[in-house]
This record gives sequence, structure tokens and C-alpha cells, in this order.
Amino acid sequence: MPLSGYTVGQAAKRIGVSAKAIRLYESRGLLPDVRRSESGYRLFDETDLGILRFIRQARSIGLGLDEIKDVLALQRSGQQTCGRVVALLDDHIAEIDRTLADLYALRATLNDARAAAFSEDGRDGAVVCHMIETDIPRSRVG
Amino acid sequence: MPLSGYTVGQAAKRIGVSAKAIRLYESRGLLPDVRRSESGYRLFDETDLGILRFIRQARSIGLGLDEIKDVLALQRSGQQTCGRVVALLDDHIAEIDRTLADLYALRATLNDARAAAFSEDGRDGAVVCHMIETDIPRSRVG
DNA sequence: CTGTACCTTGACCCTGGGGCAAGGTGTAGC
DNA sequence: GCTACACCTTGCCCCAGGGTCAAGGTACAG
Repeated sequence: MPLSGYTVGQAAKRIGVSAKAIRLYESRGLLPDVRRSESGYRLFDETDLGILRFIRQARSIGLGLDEIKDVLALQRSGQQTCGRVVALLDDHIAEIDRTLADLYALRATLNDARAAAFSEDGRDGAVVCHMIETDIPRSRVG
Repeated sequence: MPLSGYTVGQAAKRIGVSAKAIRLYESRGLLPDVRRSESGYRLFDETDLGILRFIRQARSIGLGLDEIKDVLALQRSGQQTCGRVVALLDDHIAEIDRTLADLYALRATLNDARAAAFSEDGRDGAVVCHMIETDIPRSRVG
């Protein structure tokens, strides 16, 4: 029985996503009502590929599968999705800013730790890494 | 039978880590040979608390449990840990720099997407979000 | 007919724990 | 002693976003 439409592997190759990822999207409800062949193969049409491109784009800018699912549901119901998408983008931008700030602080901390790691410990003459090794008694460590 | 030493909950409170986390550390081999009471309760001494503080510190600067385990093993074997720790820190700093660059690019992309989301689509007069909604035919979406 | 390339579902693995359940234990009050 | 309650034990499932492997069915070329 010849297959009309794209199998999951073909769709994966065209979109640039793994077949496993596509099955995951379907199982999470992002890609409902995928046609099946008599033997159970998924058969994707151009509409499905469009949705998959959408998902890939949305994933690439950090949206989660649940968020993407919500946007897709809005689209399917004929709603305007711009407001929702912009809100999601704003949330993600804000979170990225927080993450950036955290990473900068972490980077500074790591640099300090790196510098401190070379200093000598006065307690017992051993060279230890101050920033990290705070209170491990030598009795049980060495 | 009165318990001599800190139970997992007491240790957790003193260190500022969840009891569940402490059990995880033990199960991953970061905290070997924890003493047990006759009834099976974990009993932590000051040495254990020192190791737990070490783990908390190391976790706070982004080291993974496996990495921390390696450093602890070096310490237990009497090795100098500074070199290893510095190498780990360098790895993490480099990865943070990569992540920072990625996040900056992502932030820029999101800002572009946000701006583009407000523009109108010429195809069918509907206002859609260009950056994301690329090719989903209206036939099946709306 | 056979080879092999692809498909299916299912289950387990990763991080670093969170949360829950069933049952044992420590301790205090009465 | 009995009870109440907090805390402990182990074990299992859950989170994101899949990766990887297994057992078995299917499409297609030669």
C-alpha cells in the first residue's frame, strides 16, 4: 500500500526535527488528528508541516510545549494570537534578563573562587580552595 | 533510644538544604558511610555537615553532583583538589560565556519577534505574528 | 522471497530534586 | 501503658525535552 503524505521520518527530515520530537509533540497534543495509514503509519500533510515549522520556530525562541499548545489552540479557535504571543515573549524576555543577571553574578563568583583557589590555607598549611572547601575536617577527608 | 548526632531533618535545617536533597547526595555517593542508628535513622556528625556545606557551596556555583563527587574523592584520597576545581571552574565559566552569548542573541530575536508580531499580514488581511506563524494554512487552523 | 530501511509502541535514561504513600520510631503528655 | 504527633525509612511517580534501545510490523527494491 503506497503511502500518500509524509511519514514521520520524511517530515522530520523536511522540518529539521527528530522523528522522536514529532511523536512527542503529537503525544502532548500540539499536533492533533494526524492522519494514519491502514497500517498505522503517521501521514503528515502540508498543514502538518506548517504546524511543525511553527513549533520549531517557537521552540527556538524558548517557548515551552505547553505554551505553544496554548497558542495553537487559540489559532484553531480563530482567536487573535498576537496578544498572547507578545505576552509570552515579554515573559521570556524578562526571564532571560533575570537569567542574564544571575549568570553575570555567577560568573563573577566563579572568577573570585578561581582566584581564591590559589591562595594558601593558614589552618594547617595545606593548600585548599577557600571559596568552596570551607569546613571539612582533615581527619576524615585525608 | 536517644539519637546521638543529627538526623537528616536536623542536618537539612542546619545546612539549608532539603532532607530529600541530602538523601540524594548520599545515594549518588557524595556522602559515603553515613552512620545509622539501630532503627536505621541516618546520623550525621560535624564532618558530614562540613561535607554538606561543601556540596551546597559547590552546587551554588553550578557544579554538578558528579563533578562534586570527583572533587570529594580527590580530597579523600589526599590529592590536591585546587587544580581540578580550577579546571571545573574554567569549564563552567566558558560555558556560562557561551550561554550568555546565546541568551543575548535569543533576547534580540525575541525583541524582533515582538516587534514583528504587531505588523499586519498581507496574505489574507488577518493580523498574525510573522516571526512565528509562518506557514499554517487557514484552512485547518481557523 | 528476501534484504533492509523505515515504521509502530513502550520502556528506561538523563538533572536535581519535589511530592506522596505506607509503615516504623522518638518523644511528650496524661 | 496509651495516645498523639512529628519525624524517619524506602519506594514510586512527576517535571522538560527528548535520546536510546528493543521487539515486531510494513513498504519497497531486486
